[in-house]
Amino acid sequence: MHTEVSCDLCALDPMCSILEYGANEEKIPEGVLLRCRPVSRGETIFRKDDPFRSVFAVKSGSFKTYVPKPDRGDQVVGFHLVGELIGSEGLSGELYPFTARALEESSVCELRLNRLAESGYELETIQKGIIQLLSSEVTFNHELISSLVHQSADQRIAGFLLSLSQRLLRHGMQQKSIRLSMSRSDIGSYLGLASETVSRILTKLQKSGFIHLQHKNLEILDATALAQLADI
Amino acid sequence: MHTEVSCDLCALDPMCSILEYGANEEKIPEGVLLRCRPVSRGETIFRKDDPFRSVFAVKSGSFKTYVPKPDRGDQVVGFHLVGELIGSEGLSGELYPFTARALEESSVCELRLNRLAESGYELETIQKGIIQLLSSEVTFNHELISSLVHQSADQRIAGFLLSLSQRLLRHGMQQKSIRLSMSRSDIGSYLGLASETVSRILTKLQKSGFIHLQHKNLEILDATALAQLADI
DNA sequence: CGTCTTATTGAATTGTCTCAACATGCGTGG
DNA sequence: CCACGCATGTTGAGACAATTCAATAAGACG
Repeated sequence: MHTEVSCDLCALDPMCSILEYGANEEKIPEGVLLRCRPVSRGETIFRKDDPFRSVFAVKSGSFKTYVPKPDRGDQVVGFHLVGELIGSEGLSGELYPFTARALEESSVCELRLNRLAESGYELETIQKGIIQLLSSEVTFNHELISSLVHQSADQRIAGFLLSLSQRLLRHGMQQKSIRLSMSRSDIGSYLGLASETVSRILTKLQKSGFIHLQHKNLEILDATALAQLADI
Repeated sequence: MHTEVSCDLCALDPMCSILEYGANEEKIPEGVLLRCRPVSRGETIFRKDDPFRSVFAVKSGSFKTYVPKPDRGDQVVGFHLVGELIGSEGLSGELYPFTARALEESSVCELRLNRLAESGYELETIQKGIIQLLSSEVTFNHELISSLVHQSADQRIAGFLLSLSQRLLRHGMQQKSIRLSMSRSDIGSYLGLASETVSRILTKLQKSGFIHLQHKNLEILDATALAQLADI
């Protein structure tokens, strides 16, 4: 098992704080917050069109979310690292709009939002938390859109690697070597590139001395150079 | 001045309904909902990094939202048609993340959310409306991301035209001929294409008999063919 | 240890961009 | 109201980036 994110650095923390989890554990109704369920590699925590129940926080490991496409390969819509949320998009509708699958041995906390509503908690407080979650989702997607569409393959990969590193850092996972748990095809699908292109560019970045890559272990050697690549 | 959207088909309607606007007009605090301000072509209703105050609904005409880029051309991030909202992305932060500019003679309703908070209205009810707005924003962006990145230029244009038509239809603007109020460059910037490519593909679609285009007047002749193009 | 999946690398093809010339429409001022 | 000038749109040719197809290499997993 990999390192867990500490609670105060987890994206679910605002909600947990609202629930005063920890301080007054007895106040939380039974079965609203489920802590640290292990999920094995390849397992799904929900599938597309399952009825929406919970928002999950990645406690350790990582996940991909994707829309299954029977004919062409699945379409990856996001990666979820340690400390990040999965499923907040389901808030908008009745159903999960995609499938979430563990990329490695992982563990999650589960917040059962449907139970929360009937739990006697102040609706106003809960809503404030939800607005918070949705807001950051909107912001993130917005940046993604305006960047992805206009960037070359090099820029997308550089930006992707930086974003991984920054997101891990934000949640306290500061490590020289990042584990690239997703496949080249997954990255390609997410960034709108062929998996061969991903491969080619990764080796190119390595030859340029910006990164060091061995198997699935990534080390960012020159973040400045990557940033320069991604921005222009 | 063009046709106005009727209130019950406007995206702001959920909020207006919550405020019981119309029924009990006197209940709404002064200056919270401003109705139908005219906006002339080229005018902005807010600019990037202005402090967030209001969400706007397009009552007539159309707008583009964009991030000004001094060096390269501005980056268009959205078009807002009759009946749609502008500025809900500002909810997530303190500032508007982009500029909103009228593409033609238009008019807007303005909902001053900051005043609303101090207005004595039940916070719970207001929050419910906000969650509604944010949710649909998230859903829309999500579909946009997963489609745009993987599509060819033809597909993007076809999808774009269909989306315009569907969005106008949704808000009661059913007309055989759609007014393409934005420039080819704007479309290109939004879809991540060169303006020349947009032009070329539009004439191609016309030669194929899928659309009829003259100046800025668009008529969709074969929506089925367009949809088939966009999906594959 | 062998098989099956995943990754890398090469060569040819396709699509989109860039640069450039030309056409058209629009708004302005005479 | 017309004519002019500038912005916007169209079209063509060459360059380049990314894809596809294909063959090989390397890991992962049972």
